[in-house]
Amino acid sequence: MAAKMERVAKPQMPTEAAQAHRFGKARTAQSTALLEDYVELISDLLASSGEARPTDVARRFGVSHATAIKTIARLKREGLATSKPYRGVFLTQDGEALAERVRARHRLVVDLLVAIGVPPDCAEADAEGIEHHVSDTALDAFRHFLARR
Amino acid sequence: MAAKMERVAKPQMPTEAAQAHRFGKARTAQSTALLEDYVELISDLLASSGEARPTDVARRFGVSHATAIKTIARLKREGLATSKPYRGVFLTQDGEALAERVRARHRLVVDLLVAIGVPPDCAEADAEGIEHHVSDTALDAFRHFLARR
DNA sequence: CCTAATTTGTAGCCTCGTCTACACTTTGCC
DNA sequence: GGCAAAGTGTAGACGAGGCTACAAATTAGG
Repeated sequence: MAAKMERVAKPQMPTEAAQAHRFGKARTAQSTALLEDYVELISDLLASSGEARPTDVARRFGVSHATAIKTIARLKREGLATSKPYRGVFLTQDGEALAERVRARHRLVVDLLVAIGVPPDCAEADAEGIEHHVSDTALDAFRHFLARR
Repeated sequence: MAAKMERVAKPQMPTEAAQAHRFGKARTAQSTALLEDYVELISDLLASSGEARPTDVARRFGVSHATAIKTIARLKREGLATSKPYRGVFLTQDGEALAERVRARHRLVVDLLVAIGVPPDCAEADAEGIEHHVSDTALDAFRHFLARR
């Protein structure tokens, strides 16, 4: 009934296809977000203490160690990490590269938020969720903006 | 073994508790993000065409109608929407209020991104993912920043 | 060096968000 | 008025990400 009467009002609504595509992107980003966080944390632990144990990872994320171990298994499946039983976790080259990218992006997002006027604590907390959804194009804009002040 | 040698390097790493809390927040936000998106879209459809059918919602999100219907069921469970079989979906007062809040936040985020220098298309797309992770505090900062130019 | 605490791993269960496949209304049209 | 198309709903499967509980390995301390 309403299917036939198109473009009758609210022309500012995006097209079906465009909107579906946007949401699809956001959904995908969400699925890789956790992996990115894990890789970044493992890299940090490795750098600061020389080892990354599942229990430490679990505590940092505030999840049970079982959950951490399962996610680490997924990291291994995706070729981002390696580990041998009872011997801690390490990152592959891909994993390290991803960690570095994620870390840089995180810093950029925090810096931008702070430059905008968001309190540092809040910037750090919000960045944790935001960073996974910022495209490279937007990141470039952030860089430009920060350079221009 | 490493548990005892704390604070030995990288003092810039946040404390365990603080980090766990941040990640927990991000996880929770993720779980409400979908509901927020649905409520906003339903509100838009209602406003622009007078009705919101599960199929339309599904097409907009780029998911199957079964998925849309299940999520709408969750909306009902949470007291945000109502519907009778074969009769479309409507929002409760709570649902409408949420939609309005979400809509305002979305606009703010897009406006800010554009002000930073992100291309409008990209701003719109990225906002879809970002908006769910921006705290009220940050939102205030965004408002201030936009007013100050 | 042996025992106790810690860490690691496994198994099983739950919810959410996604899908496909099938069944049933409602609507539109001749 | 009846049939085909479109929309709606239900069932069952799957993977991700979470949990608890139990079992096995490692590490630490006396």
